[in-house]
Amino acid sequence: MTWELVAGSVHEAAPGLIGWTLLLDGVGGRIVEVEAYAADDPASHSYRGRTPRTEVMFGPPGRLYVYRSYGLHWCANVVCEEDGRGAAVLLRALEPTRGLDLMRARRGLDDPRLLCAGPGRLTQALGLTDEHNGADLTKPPFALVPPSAPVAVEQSPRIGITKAVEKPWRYVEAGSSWSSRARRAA
DNA sequence: CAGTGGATGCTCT
DNA sequence: GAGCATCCACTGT
Repeated sequence: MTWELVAGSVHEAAPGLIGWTLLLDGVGGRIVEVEAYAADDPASHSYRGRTPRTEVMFGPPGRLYVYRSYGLHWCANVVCEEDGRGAAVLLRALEPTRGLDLMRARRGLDDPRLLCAGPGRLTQALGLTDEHNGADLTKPPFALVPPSAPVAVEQSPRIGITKAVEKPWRYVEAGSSWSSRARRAA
Protein backbone atom coordinates (compact mmCIF):
# COMPACT_ATOMS: atom_id res chain seq x y z
CA MET A 1 0.00 0.00 0.00
CA THR A 2 1.06 3.56 -0.50
CA TRP A 3 1.49 5.35 2.77
CA GLU A 4 -0.53 8.56 2.46
CA LEU A 5 1.26 10.58 5.10
CA VAL A 6 4.64 10.38 3.38
CA ALA A 7 3.29 10.53 -0.17
CA GLY A 8 2.47 14.23 0.30
CA SER A 9 4.60 17.29 0.99
CA VAL A 10 7.57 16.73 3.29
CA HIS A 11 6.49 19.83 5.22
CA GLU A 12 3.29 18.06 6.24
CA ALA A 13 4.82 14.59 6.55
CA ALA A 14 7.55 15.70 8.97
CA PRO A 15 5.26 17.09 11.73
CA GLY A 16 2.78 14.33 10.88
CA LEU A 17 5.31 11.64 11.79
CA ILE A 18 5.64 12.90 15.37
CA GLY A 19 3.94 10.44 17.71
CA TRP A 20 4.15 7.42 15.39
CA THR A 21 5.86 4.37 16.82
CA LEU A 22 8.76 2.97 14.79
CA LEU A 23 9.88 -0.60 15.41
CA LEU A 24 12.64 -2.73 13.90
CA ASP A 25 12.22 -6.39 14.85
CA GLY A 26 9.91 -5.21 17.63
CA VAL A 27 12.45 -2.80 19.10
CA GLY A 28 12.00 0.98 19.08
CA GLY A 29 9.68 3.73 20.30
CA ARG A 30 7.64 6.85 19.58
CA ILE A 31 9.06 9.38 17.14
CA VAL A 32 9.46 12.67 19.05
CA GLU A 33 11.93 14.64 16.89
CA VAL A 34 12.48 14.89 13.11
CA GLU A 35 13.81 17.31 10.51
CA ALA A 36 12.44 17.95 7.01
CA TYR A 37 14.85 18.01 4.06
CA ALA A 38 13.03 19.29 1.01
CA ALA A 39 13.69 19.08 -2.70
CA ASP A 40 15.47 22.32 -3.72
CA ASP A 41 16.84 22.54 -0.18
CA PRO A 42 20.58 23.40 -0.07
CA ALA A 43 20.93 21.44 3.18
CA SER A 44 19.53 18.26 1.64
CA HIS A 45 21.72 15.46 0.32
CA SER A 46 19.47 15.40 -2.74
CA TYR A 47 20.16 19.04 -3.59
CA ARG A 48 23.06 18.39 -5.98
CA GLY A 49 21.12 15.77 -7.85
CA ARG A 50 20.99 12.04 -8.00
CA THR A 51 24.11 10.09 -6.95
CA PRO A 52 24.67 6.46 -5.96
CA ARG A 53 24.38 7.42 -2.28
CA THR A 54 21.17 9.45 -2.63
CA GLU A 55 19.49 7.16 -5.14
CA VAL A 56 16.87 6.00 -2.64
CA MET A 57 15.77 9.60 -1.95
CA PHE A 58 14.46 9.85 -5.51
CA GLY A 59 12.47 6.63 -5.30
CA PRO A 60 9.03 5.82 -3.87
CA PRO A 61 7.96 7.35 -0.53
CA GLY A 62 7.90 5.30 2.65
CA ARG A 63 11.37 3.85 2.08
CA LEU A 64 14.39 4.30 4.34
CA TYR A 65 17.37 6.39 3.26
CA VAL A 66 20.38 5.47 5.42
CA TYR A 67 23.75 7.21 5.23
CA ARG A 68 26.96 7.34 7.28
CA SER A 69 27.54 10.52 9.24
CA TYR A 70 30.98 11.83 10.23
CA GLY A 71 32.48 8.45 9.41
CA LEU A 72 30.99 6.85 12.54
CA HIS A 73 27.23 6.89 12.79
CA TRP A 74 24.29 5.79 10.69
CA CYS A 75 21.45 8.25 10.16
CA ALA A 76 17.99 7.22 8.95
CA ASN A 77 15.46 9.16 6.86
CA VAL A 78 11.94 8.48 5.64
CA VAL A 79 11.64 9.24 1.92
CA CYS A 80 8.65 11.49 1.13
CA GLU A 81 6.66 12.82 -1.83
CA GLU A 82 5.58 10.45 -4.56
CA ASP A 83 7.00 12.49 -7.42
CA GLY A 84 10.51 11.43 -6.39
CA ARG A 85 12.14 14.86 -6.19
CA GLY A 86 14.44 13.94 -3.31
CA ALA A 87 12.55 14.97 -0.16
CA ALA A 88 13.05 13.10 3.12
CA VAL A 89 12.54 13.33 6.88
CA LEU A 90 15.54 12.73 9.16
CA LEU A 91 14.67 10.76 12.30
CA ARG A 92 16.38 12.55 15.19
CA ALA A 93 14.94 11.06 18.40
CA LEU A 94 12.60 8.40 19.74
CA GLU A 95 10.98 7.89 23.11
CA PRO A 96 12.08 4.29 23.78
CA THR A 97 9.09 2.03 24.46
CA ARG A 98 9.87 -1.50 23.25
CA GLY A 99 12.94 -3.68 23.66
CA LEU A 100 14.63 -1.47 26.25
CA ASP A 101 17.06 -4.19 27.35
CA LEU A 102 18.28 -4.85 23.81
CA MET A 103 18.71 -1.12 23.19
CA ARG A 104 20.65 -0.72 26.45
CA ALA A 105 22.95 -3.56 25.42
CA ARG A 106 23.54 -2.12 21.93
CA ARG A 107 24.20 1.38 23.29
CA GLY A 108 26.28 0.17 26.23
CA LEU A 109 24.50 2.34 28.78
CA ASP A 110 21.52 2.22 31.13
CA ASP A 111 20.02 5.74 31.04
CA PRO A 112 16.85 5.46 28.91
CA ARG A 113 17.09 9.17 28.05
CA LEU A 114 20.29 8.61 26.11
CA LEU A 115 19.17 5.51 24.22
CA CYS A 116 17.52 7.20 21.22
CA ALA A 117 18.07 10.96 21.74
CA GLY A 118 20.03 11.76 18.57
CA PRO A 119 20.09 10.48 15.00
CA GLY A 120 23.21 8.35 15.44
CA ARG A 121 22.01 7.04 18.78
CA LEU A 122 18.61 5.85 17.61
CA THR A 123 20.05 3.89 14.69
CA GLN A 124 22.53 2.21 17.04
CA ALA A 125 19.76 1.38 19.54
CA LEU A 126 17.56 -0.19 16.84
CA GLY A 127 20.40 -2.00 15.09
CA LEU A 128 19.70 0.03 11.95
CA THR A 129 22.50 0.17 9.35
CA ASP A 130 23.06 0.61 5.62
CA GLU A 131 21.77 -2.92 5.09
CA HIS A 132 18.33 -1.35 5.65
CA ASN A 133 18.88 1.37 3.03
CA GLY A 134 15.92 1.31 0.64
CA ALA A 135 13.77 -0.87 2.92
CA ASP A 136 9.99 -0.40 2.97
CA LEU A 137 9.03 0.90 6.41
CA THR A 138 5.53 -0.55 6.21
CA LYS A 139 6.81 -4.12 5.92
CA PRO A 140 8.70 -6.48 8.25
CA PRO A 141 11.15 -6.28 9.89
CA PHE A 142 9.85 -2.72 10.26
CA ALA A 143 6.53 -1.62 11.73
CA LEU A 144 4.90 1.79 12.07
CA VAL A 145 2.01 2.39 14.44
CA PRO A 146 0.01 5.65 14.31
CA PRO A 147 -0.46 7.71 17.48
CA SER A 148 -3.59 6.92 19.51
CA ALA A 149 -4.21 10.60 20.35
CA PRO A 150 -3.40 13.92 18.65
CA VAL A 151 0.15 15.16 19.25
CA ALA A 152 1.22 18.79 19.81
CA VAL A 153 4.26 19.66 17.67
CA GLU A 154 6.72 22.55 17.97
CA GLN A 155 8.90 23.95 15.19
CA SER A 156 12.50 25.21 15.36
CA PRO A 157 15.67 25.55 13.23
CA ARG A 158 17.49 22.42 12.14
CA ILE A 159 20.58 21.17 13.97
CA GLY A 160 24.12 20.63 12.77
CA ILE A 161 23.82 22.03 9.25
CA THR A 162 25.65 24.89 7.54
CA LYS A 163 23.25 25.71 4.70
CA ALA A 164 19.67 27.06 4.89
CA VAL A 165 20.25 27.38 8.63
CA GLU A 166 17.29 29.73 9.02
CA LYS A 167 14.61 27.30 7.84
CA PRO A 168 12.49 26.19 10.85
CA TRP A 169 12.13 22.63 9.64
CA ARG A 170 12.88 20.75 12.85
CA TYR A 171 9.78 19.32 14.54
CA VAL A 172 9.63 18.18 18.17
CA GLU A 173 6.75 16.89 20.26
CA ALA A 174 5.77 19.77 22.55
CA GLY A 175 7.15 19.30 26.04
CA SER A 176 8.93 16.04 25.23
CA SER A 177 11.85 15.19 27.49
CA TRP A 178 13.11 12.59 24.99
CA SER A 179 14.40 14.87 22.22
CA SER A 180 18.11 15.28 21.44
CA ARG A 181 18.17 18.78 22.98
CA ALA A 182 15.95 18.10 26.01
CA ARG A 183 18.81 17.45 28.40
CA ARG A 184 20.19 20.92 27.68
CA ALA A 185 17.04 22.58 29.04
CA ALA A 186 16.75 20.12 31.94
C1' DC B 1 27.45 22.73 34.48
C1' DA B 2 29.85 24.68 29.57
C1' DG B 3 33.10 24.36 25.94
C1' DT B 4 36.53 21.91 23.00
C1' DG B 5 38.37 18.51 20.01
C1' DG B 6 39.24 13.68 18.32
C1' DA B 7 37.58 9.57 15.95
C1' DT B 8 36.44 8.01 11.33
C1' DG B 9 34.83 7.01 6.18
C1' DC B 10 32.48 8.28 2.34
C1' DT B 11 31.00 11.79 -1.20
C1' DC B 12 31.85 15.24 -4.18
C1' DT B 13 35.07 19.16 -5.95
C1' DG C 1 41.63 17.14 -0.31
C1' DA C 2 37.78 19.35 2.06
C1' DG C 3 33.65 18.86 4.40
C1' DC C 4 30.29 16.85 6.67
C1' DA C 5 22.20 16.18 8.78
C1' DT C 6 27.43 13.12 15.19
C1' DC C 7 28.79 11.39 19.62
C1' DC C 8 31.64 11.10 23.53
C1' DA C 9 35.47 12.00 26.61
C1' DC C 10 37.86 15.28 28.39
C1' DT C 11 38.92 19.82 30.27
C1' DG C 12 38.06 23.82 33.39
C1' DT C 13 34.87 26.20 36.35
